[in-house]
Amino acid sequence: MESIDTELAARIRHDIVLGNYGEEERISEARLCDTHNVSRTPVRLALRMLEHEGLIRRSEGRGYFVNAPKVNDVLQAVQVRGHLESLAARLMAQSPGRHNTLPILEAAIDEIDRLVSAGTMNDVSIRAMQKQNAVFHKTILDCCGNDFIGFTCSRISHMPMLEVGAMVFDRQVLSTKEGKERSNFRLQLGNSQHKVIFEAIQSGDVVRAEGVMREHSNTMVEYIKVFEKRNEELTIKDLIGYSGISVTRHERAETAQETVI
Amino acid sequence: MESIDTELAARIRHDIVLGNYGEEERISEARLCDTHNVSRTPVRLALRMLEHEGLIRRSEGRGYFVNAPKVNDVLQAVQVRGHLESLAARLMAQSPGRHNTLPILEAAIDEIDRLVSAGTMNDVSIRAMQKQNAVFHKTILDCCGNDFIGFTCSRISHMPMLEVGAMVFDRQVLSTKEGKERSNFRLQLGNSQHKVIFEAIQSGDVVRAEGVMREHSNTMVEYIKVFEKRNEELTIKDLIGYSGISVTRHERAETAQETVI
DNA sequence: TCACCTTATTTGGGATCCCAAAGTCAAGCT
DNA sequence: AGCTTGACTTTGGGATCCCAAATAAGGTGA
Repeated sequence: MESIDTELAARIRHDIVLGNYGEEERISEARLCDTHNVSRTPVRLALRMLEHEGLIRRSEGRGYFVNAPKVNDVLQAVQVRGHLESLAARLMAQSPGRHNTLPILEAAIDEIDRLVSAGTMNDVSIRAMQKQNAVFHKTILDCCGNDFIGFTCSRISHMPMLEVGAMVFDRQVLSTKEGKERSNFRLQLGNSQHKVIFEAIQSGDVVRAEGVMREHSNTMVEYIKVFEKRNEELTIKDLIGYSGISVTRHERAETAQETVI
Repeated sequence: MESIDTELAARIRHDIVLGNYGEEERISEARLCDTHNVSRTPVRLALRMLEHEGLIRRSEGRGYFVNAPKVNDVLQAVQVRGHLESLAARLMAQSPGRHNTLPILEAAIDEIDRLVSAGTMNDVSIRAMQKQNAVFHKTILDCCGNDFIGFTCSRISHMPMLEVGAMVFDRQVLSTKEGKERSNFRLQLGNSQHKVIFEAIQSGDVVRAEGVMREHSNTMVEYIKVFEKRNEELTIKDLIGYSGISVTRHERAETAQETVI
């Protein structure tokens, strides 16, 4: 378990993203102290953290104000993350030592293929796919030769759907049979992009690796935009972000909690 | 003036980057307290900030350790920043409202041209050029339509040479007449890239805008690599980062301090 | 009645205190 | 002599206290 302030920051962040605080609401240290039963020290550390992330802003002399992110912010962030991933793909495609890690990518692709073919779009299988998806994307970030890319990505993933390898679903879409089929198709399409990326990296086709990865990331942007078009007042709350880190090299037990947001 | 912890963080950061702490050195709260004559509260806030930036790491239960950045880290960061800027250039090139801000870019280009033509490579003129350079780059970030790009860039500029629009020089190169001429030529070349970027954005040539901006950023990478080749054990200390923010829309007085690092 | 000044209260920043955990050193036992 | 175990010390996390600044409210004078 992390220290109190980290966990506290996560809770407040969760509340802000979920919209429990209302736009522009004032947020006071004292309030947080007694709602979460902690002292002011960890509260201040947590608030500093959130300020750094842009989720709250500290007014010159007087208190903190919520800066609730909108769907558009998520879109922008996903675009940035995708662009960084495309750089990673390009660098990995021109890295001489890439062949050692290619099997990891291949295994992830195969596993997703297997899960998609099964067609059981339940929570367990989706989480399994998400895990493999995260493996695929994280591996590219880790093995591209520029550690700063992964570092930057980790700094900007304040929300579950911004984590590398996260998958986003509409909250309602998974409840209907037709929606499940559509989602399944989407995943199938995504994995075929994975295959192209894999081949481009393997053969050292830097341009293609970068381009397809960009397109791959753009898919999520387009997907969310479709929601936006269908539902005028879409909020972040309406999206389900399947995230959950895993496969750290410390081999810690899978902390893939459900981050429904 | 910012609050104490921010300023304290800047000082510690400065020390770390300058190499005053030695690789892997332990760093204690108490020590910092009496060397900087402050209490532990701001020290802890500052250390948290630096930990977040990756300049120190917090060992599980025991103290902080310095994570001094190497030249290679700077190279990686510059590459990331450049890649983000290339995205911004592309987005701006396809933004319909870009024509309103084009004059700003043009003015910056002209001013740099004027300064380069004068050929006086003294501290004042270099700083003036740096300022216009920052204007150019910041304008693109601000007007590309994706605010998250600029946000991300601001989050990763822990060091002076990582700030948007910063210019880097070798510490010795500016001391000789021949070095000054070479630097002047480099700036001239850079500004001609500015012109190409400007024209690409103006005409809506998204591919060219992105490509040239990437190349433009890559110039700094190559420049530093030349140093590295010439001087085997190059440290960050050997680089001069001309930075200094300005032109915020709050129109605060130019805080362009010399950040020789 | 309105404006301005004064006072009281809210709020955040900084300092100090306390405590638990981990590292260190030394002494005693095998 | 080497290993183990105990106490001591160092260090960081959390809680509480104090203070300055700013806002808000109330009262007084024009």
